[in-house]
Amino acid sequence: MSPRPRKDERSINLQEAIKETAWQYIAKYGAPALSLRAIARALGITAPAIYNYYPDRDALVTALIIDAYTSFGDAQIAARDAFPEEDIIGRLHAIGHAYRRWALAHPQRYQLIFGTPVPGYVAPMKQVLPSAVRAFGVLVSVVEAARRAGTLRADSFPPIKPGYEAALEEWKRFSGDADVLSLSVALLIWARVHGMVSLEIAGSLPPFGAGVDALYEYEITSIERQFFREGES
Amino acid sequence: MSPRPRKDERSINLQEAIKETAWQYIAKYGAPALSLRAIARALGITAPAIYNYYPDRDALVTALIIDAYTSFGDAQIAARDAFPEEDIIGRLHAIGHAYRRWALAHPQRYQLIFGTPVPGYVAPMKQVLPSAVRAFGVLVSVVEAARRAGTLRADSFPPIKPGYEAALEEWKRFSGDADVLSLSVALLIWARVHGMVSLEIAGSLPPFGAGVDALYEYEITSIERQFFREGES
DNA sequence: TGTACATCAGTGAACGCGCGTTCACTGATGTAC
DNA sequence: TGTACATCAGTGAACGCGCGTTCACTGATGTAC
Repeated sequence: MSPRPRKDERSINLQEAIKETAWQYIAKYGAPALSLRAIARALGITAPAIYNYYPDRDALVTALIIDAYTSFGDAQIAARDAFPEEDIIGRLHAIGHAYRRWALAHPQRYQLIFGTPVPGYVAPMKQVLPSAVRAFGVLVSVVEAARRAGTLRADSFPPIKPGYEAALEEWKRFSGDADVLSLSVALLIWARVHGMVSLEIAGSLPPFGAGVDALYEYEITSIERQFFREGES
Repeated sequence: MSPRPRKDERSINLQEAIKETAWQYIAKYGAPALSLRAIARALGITAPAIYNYYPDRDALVTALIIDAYTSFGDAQIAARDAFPEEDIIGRLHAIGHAYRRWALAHPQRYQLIFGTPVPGYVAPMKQVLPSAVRAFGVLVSVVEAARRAGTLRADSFPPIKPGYEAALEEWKRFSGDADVLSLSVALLIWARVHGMVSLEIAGSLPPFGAGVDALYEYEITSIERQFFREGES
């Protein structure tokens, strides 16, 4: 009847240790080269032992992806909630910079989520989607708040054609009660932020050094000016 | 003294056939999974035969990357030159849309250039850089033309700090005689375009369908409005 | 507190696989006289 | 035109490697009486 604390403790530690080692491996050799045997070797363990914690390689990858989305979502939520609800510009600014900061701090996680997919692996949507939607929903929620407050500048935004409004509705199901317009604007903002950060992570940028900070700040501010009117705060 | 036409013909054909098959393989299984044996199998050839054309696997990957950049550059140049030199907005619009069109038409090439790098492979800069610079130089040249014509809106652009202007100078060497400011603006434009297209290619966009066209057109127009004054054309 | 039993995390050997690369070879293609 | 020779693209066997996964096992940990 009484639990067996020691065993459980050990198990959990090893389960976490496997993921940690996997991250290190991904950082060094890239996600596609992730190997159970290599992880086991690094942990001083035999490869079959991993099967006590993950039924196969794909399950481990799935767990890693969910972890990455969760970590990403945590960062987004923390950034948003550091500013009061009414300060929409402040919140937007914060999550924009949090996006880059998180990506630079965890390039492996970023690569696993946004990079080229691991060959031969397809993410099981049902497991991954909730954590992904939670993360992306932060931006959507702020844009939607602006729309409700009447400070969203959408006059020049391309009209949502009937055909694709229907398609968006499906995506809406996962994003709470945000308006389709908010989703579209959020998507475009996300694309801009993602564009800079992905180039920076991939090392495709010329050696700007600290100059990238200035460019990024400029881009975030451009987004705010283009899409948001000044609020009361 | 006379040449041996038949042999050379065959050789060249096989050399090209290897690359073509490699592209198909990359399209199906992703660049990291590229395998000489698989290519040979698909061609009805034994693997060692490939060594008559490429000294090793990395050499083949390098050749593929250069081909991709060349194809990309061709598309950019053709788009730009379809409009007269004075019509800067027209040229910008054209290369912006050409970028997306090329990426959608050749997702494998796009992925190989901009996606997660092939694990264990490092591109030899000396071989790859010229074709890469040729491609990116198209956008730079148009922005630089605007700057010279005095129609580049750079008032609100972040000032180039001394430290990173020096770093940029190094990159400038490859980009002809464009101004540092033009390089910075071109980089930001590139990041925006790349942001949308890379999300679309990776399938990360919600099912917008044809709506993506409208969003993309909107984004291109936003860029033009933000950075360029009306010229004479 | 002490003994007999059950659990189950981790082991080590083995499987079948595909990979990049090497090597000595063969046999058709092309050349020289 | 005909023969002897050189070239060299492609072959087939072999190497050593690392991989994911299976399987029967062992031995320490924890449980029940």
